[in-house]
Parts: sequence; C-alpha cells; structure tokens
Amino acid sequence: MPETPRRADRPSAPRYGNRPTMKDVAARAGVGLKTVSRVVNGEPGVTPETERRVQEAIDALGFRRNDSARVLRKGRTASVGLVLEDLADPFYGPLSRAVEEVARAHGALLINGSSAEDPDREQELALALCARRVDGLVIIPAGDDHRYLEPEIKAGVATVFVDRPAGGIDADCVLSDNFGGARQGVAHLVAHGHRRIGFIGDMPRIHTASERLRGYRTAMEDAGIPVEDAWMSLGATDPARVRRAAEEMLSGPSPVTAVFSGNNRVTVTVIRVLAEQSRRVALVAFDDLELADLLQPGVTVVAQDAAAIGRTAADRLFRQLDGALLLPERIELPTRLIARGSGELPPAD
Amino acid sequence: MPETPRRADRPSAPRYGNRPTMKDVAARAGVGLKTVSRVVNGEPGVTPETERRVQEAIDALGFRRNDSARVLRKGRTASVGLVLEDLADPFYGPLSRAVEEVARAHGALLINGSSAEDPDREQELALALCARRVDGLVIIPAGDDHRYLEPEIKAGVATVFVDRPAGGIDADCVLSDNFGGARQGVAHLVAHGHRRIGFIGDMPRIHTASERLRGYRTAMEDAGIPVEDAWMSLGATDPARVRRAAEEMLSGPSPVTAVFSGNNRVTVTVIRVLAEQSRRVALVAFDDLELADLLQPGVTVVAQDAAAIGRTAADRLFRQLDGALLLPERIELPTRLIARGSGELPPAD
DNA sequence: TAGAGCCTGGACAACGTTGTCAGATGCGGG
DNA sequence: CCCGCATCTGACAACGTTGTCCAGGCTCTA
Repeated sequence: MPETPRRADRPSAPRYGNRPTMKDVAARAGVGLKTVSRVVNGEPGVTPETERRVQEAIDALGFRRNDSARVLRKGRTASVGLVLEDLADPFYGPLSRAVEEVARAHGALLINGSSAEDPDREQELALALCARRVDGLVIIPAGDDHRYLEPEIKAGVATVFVDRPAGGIDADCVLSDNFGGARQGVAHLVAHGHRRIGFIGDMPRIHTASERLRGYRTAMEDAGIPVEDAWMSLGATDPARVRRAAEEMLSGPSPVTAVFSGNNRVTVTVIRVLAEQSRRVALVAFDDLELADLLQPGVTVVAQDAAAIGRTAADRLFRQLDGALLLPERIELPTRLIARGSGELPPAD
Repeated sequence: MPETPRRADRPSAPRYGNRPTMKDVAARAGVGLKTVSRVVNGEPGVTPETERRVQEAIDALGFRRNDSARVLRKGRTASVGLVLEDLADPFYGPLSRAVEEVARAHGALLINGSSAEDPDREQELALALCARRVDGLVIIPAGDDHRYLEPEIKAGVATVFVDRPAGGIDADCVLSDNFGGARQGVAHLVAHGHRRIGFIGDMPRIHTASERLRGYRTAMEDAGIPVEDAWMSLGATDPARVRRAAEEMLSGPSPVTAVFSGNNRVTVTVIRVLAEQSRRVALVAFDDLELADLLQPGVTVVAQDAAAIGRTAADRLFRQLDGALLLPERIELPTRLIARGSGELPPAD
C-alpha cells in the first residue's frame, strides 16, 4: 500500500479537505520549500527549468496558496471591510460597487456586511472585520458612538465613515451636502410659489435626517415663512408611518401644497399617497429613483451620487493605507437638483 | 528608558501596527498563553479570579484575537464568498442581503465581489476567494465553463450556483423558472388578444436569456402563432441597443402590438420607448421594478424573488458544509405574474 | 588554474493561534 | 499525615507561509 493518506495519524491537524501545501509541491518537484514559494510569487532567482518542474507539480496537485498563512506572515490582508445599512437599499448597491472597484484596483478584496441599522450589530460587524485584520474599514454608521474603534484605529486600521459622521472619534468622513441639498430643494418649491411645505424624514437621531431637516428649516426661514409643527414629521421609514404622516399634513387646518421627502424609502410611499389625492401636490425628493422620470409627473429630486461617494471614501481609505499621514477630514460632495415636473407644480389650494 | 517598542529589532516581524498578542496579554496578566486563549474563547476550566485578571489585561491592551492565525490553526474560516455580476443591479442587492443573513445565522462572514459579467474576472475572483480559504462559494456565473473549480470542490469548498447553472461540472444550482415564467408571461399577452408579440432579451449565451426566449417560443407555439425573426432581439442590454431593437419591431412590416421584455435592464429602456409611441403597446416584463405599479399604466411583470433565491442557495451551501453528503441538485423557484395594467392592454393595430 | 564574485536553491525561524498533554495545586478520605 | 483524585494551568508543537541567510556551483578574470 504505497499511498496512505497524508497526516492521517497526526493529532490536531486541520483539514482544509487535505489540501496540498507548498511542502507537498516541493517534494513532488524535488526542490526546496522556498523555491516553490518563489515560483508561486513570481520572485526572481529560479531557473526556467526549475520553474517548469514546480509549475507542473502545482498543476498536478491542484495546489493553491493558503492566503491565511500568507497573511499571518506578512501582516497585510489586502482586504477592506464595508459595513453598510442594508444592501437591499438601492442607494448602497452602487456605493458598494464603487468601493469594490477601487479596492480591486489596489489588489484588495472587499468584505461586507449589513448592520440593519442596529448600532450593536454595526459594532459587532466592525470588530469582527478587525479580528480578520482587514487593512481598512468603510463604515456607514448606524450608531452614533464609535469610540469602540479607537484601539483599532490606533493599531493601524484605516477608517473612513460614509454618509454620516463618526461619533466620539475624529475620523475621515465623506458626506453628501445634505443641508445644502435640502435647502435647495425646498427653495425650489418656494420659487414655484409654495408656502405651506411639508417635510417627511427619517428618524432624527440619524445625521442625514437632521441635516436635511435643518436645510428645510433654513430654506423656509430664508423665505420668511413660519413653519408649523404639523408640517414636519420625522420617524421610521416604514410605509404605514409615512402614509399617516403624509395624510395628516395634507388634511390639517393649514394643509401643505407641497412635500419635501427626506429619503428614497419615504419617497416611494409619499408618491403613492400623493397619487391618491384629488388636488395636485408638488413633490421634491431627496435621493434619485430609477424610473423617476417615467412617472406622471416625473419626480423632481435632489440626487446624490452614490458611486462618487463610494469612490471618494475608498480613495481616501487607500490614501491612508499608502502611509500618507493625513489629518482626519470631512469631505462633502455636492448634490444635484433634477427638475422633472413634480417639483414645478404650482400650489393648488 | 523602560518602554522600548516591541519587536523593534527583530528581522522580519509583520506589523499589524504593533498589535498586542495573546502572549502580551499573558505576560501582563501573569498567566500562561493557553489560559488567555481559554478566556478569549470562553472555554471552561478557568477560575473566575484568573479570568478577571486576563480580561483586565485584554481591555488594558486593547487586544483582539487575530483570526488569520486562528483560521490557520483551525482550518475553517467561517466565511463564505459571493461572486455576482454587479451589485449596482437592483436584483442582486436583496439576493446578497439574503445570503448574508443566512451566513450570519451560521456565524459566518460574507465576502463578495463583482465579476462585471466578465468570465475571466469571475474566475479570478472565485479563485482568490478559495485562496482565502472561504468555506463555501455562491456564484452567479458570468462564464460557462467552471471546470477551474474542480480541484477546489474536491478539496472541500462548498459551492452553489445561482441564477444560471454551472458549466462543465456537476454542482448545486438555484434558478428561477425562467422558461415557465416567460411562457406564462407571453401566454398572458396572447390571452389578451395579442398575436404579434416581440421579445427583447439579453445575450443568448446567458442561460436566463435563452431560457426565457425558449419560454416565449413555446408560448407562441402553444398558441399556434408563427414567430417572425424580426420580433426577436437578443443582445447587450445597453439602452442604445435595446432602443434600436424596440423601435425596429414596432415599425416593421408586421409591427408588434405587445412586447415581452427579458430582464429589468431591458425593461427600463423599453418603457421609455413605448411611452413615446402614439399607439398603446402592451408590455410584460421579466423581473419586478420598484415603482412599477405607479407608472401609467402599471407594468405587468413576471417577478422573481431574489431574496428567496439567495436564501435557498445559502441554505443549501451550509447544508453542504454541515456535512450532509448531498448529490448535486437543481432547484427551480417559481415566478409570479403580477398584472398591473400594461400587460392587459388590448392590441392596437 | 586559482580566486573573486554572482547566481540559484534550501534550511530554518517566525508570524499568532489552538490542541495535546503533563505538571501543579488543593482537597478529602483512609 | 499521606495518598489519590479532581481541577486548573502552562509548555510545546503545529498550522502553511515568507524573510533571512548561507552553501554550493558556476562564470569570468588575472
């Protein structure tokens, strides 16, 4: 019986399904361990003939380098982590994709996970990624206290926050101009003659929501319009809550003639509610939607460029990794108002 | 000078930004290495007092276990890889999210990457994930030859293909009933009186595209309608190509009165073109779209459940990993026809 | 032809963790 | 008072790779 299984009797050998190692390749090719390593990594100093023999052994055994071991030795994993809210949200797909492209250009893999907007889960995920020794982290915060990352950052994990700033620590962040975008969007409605304008947004503890609300307030103030409490509604983005909020501000004692929607999940419900109204209510929405131009009327939006945000954040991340000792910076990307009809409707009292 | 940097003069020490190791924790707590390991992993056999001392040292040093080393020792990485086409495609967000949820339930992380529909890139990615020793792979094939995965599968990497079957190897796959869904969708148009029905789909080398085309042909045959070549167009999904295809079949010698759209990227362009026509053209589309119900008319679709597909695939993956030696299986998930108006328009000749 | 220098290849240790196993400690019973 | 047993702790090797360093063979020059 010449072929006994490798490592069959050793005590605590891991399994990996009994994968061949460099040692096996070396034995088969009749060369030293390090020579195999040299071939695998394309290092110089190997005769073509030797290289051929090694390559042959690699192919024959189906060898593939174990990157875990490599990482352990080298100290860099060539992977970055992305913690986002929910990949099912259309805003994050392009963002994630953009981060991935940049990572790929730097030879890194992307590991990502969703926090489901749960701060604990965000922390759990981020720390799990740190335990994997990702080189860097891009985080879309769910919570507002990120001091738990301090030791990691000190230990050299590059970190960039996206969409919302970090809480409790000083770190890079890349944001849209939420305040400016909302202000511009509301001003657009004002310019078309509206004075009673509603705002429906996400939960106020979320930075983007409060910034957009601030933009709304400022735009109203700029126009000299006193805001009534009944016109503003912040809370969960589930359809039931949003529907209720919209219906209330449309039917109160001083009903709104226009609505500013604070994010894309809110928008889809608002559109439904507005479609049911007898009078035409104007709408400007934060975040673009696919098909927004095909609706009747087309939806006027304040668009953020998710891909650009992702790209910017990832660039910044790798800039940190390339060793430039940068001071934490807050980068704000501009938004773009796209008029499509719904935001240009005149007030219908 | 009592505090010299650790490992400062050693030759080839990795950096990890000089992170503390279990050894450091052990030294500080005045215990043995293994005891720290025991505490970190919650293994029994440690006095509360000892545990307290160790925990204190861990907190003081900001220690976090290095999972790379752990993986190396244990042989399981508790991570699975997902290779998909393009995260920016709204179909893949929920799918990815579903896979992640299942992975999370099994204590595993998800690493994902996009192939950008490039077979080479798919292979590169899948093999890179294997080198990371992911425990399993979920692959949405871009290419149609997957023999490169044979050694990996043999070595124990669990593998499930999604959306399209594997090429050249026998492996699990989870698909929508593309044929049946398309057939039903087209039959729906026939039932509403259409006989000249067009089909616009993705490139024919893509399995879903050819299956859906087959469904179209079969439905037409079922109805006894001879299909004209000018009614079918397969190719890239970029707007220019689709627009040309749609306009041609709408203006030929026997113009279609209804269109069946083969996927969501095609659909958005088709909707635009149809909206420009003077006569009403019916439409049934494969894949649901957000807001499809708010368009005028609402878009009738054959919907696939991306989340269910992802969940099914991931379940299957972990079933493989749990050691059940399963025969490769092909799982087909049903589609659902959702009538919203566009598919119920009568023919307008 | 001898010596210097270069090039290739291989032995060895180290990365940080966990499994094994044996040693230390404390306690109760004979 | 000592032995045996149970409990807790730590030394050590191993996981698969890469960096260092040295040995041996070769070429080229003097």
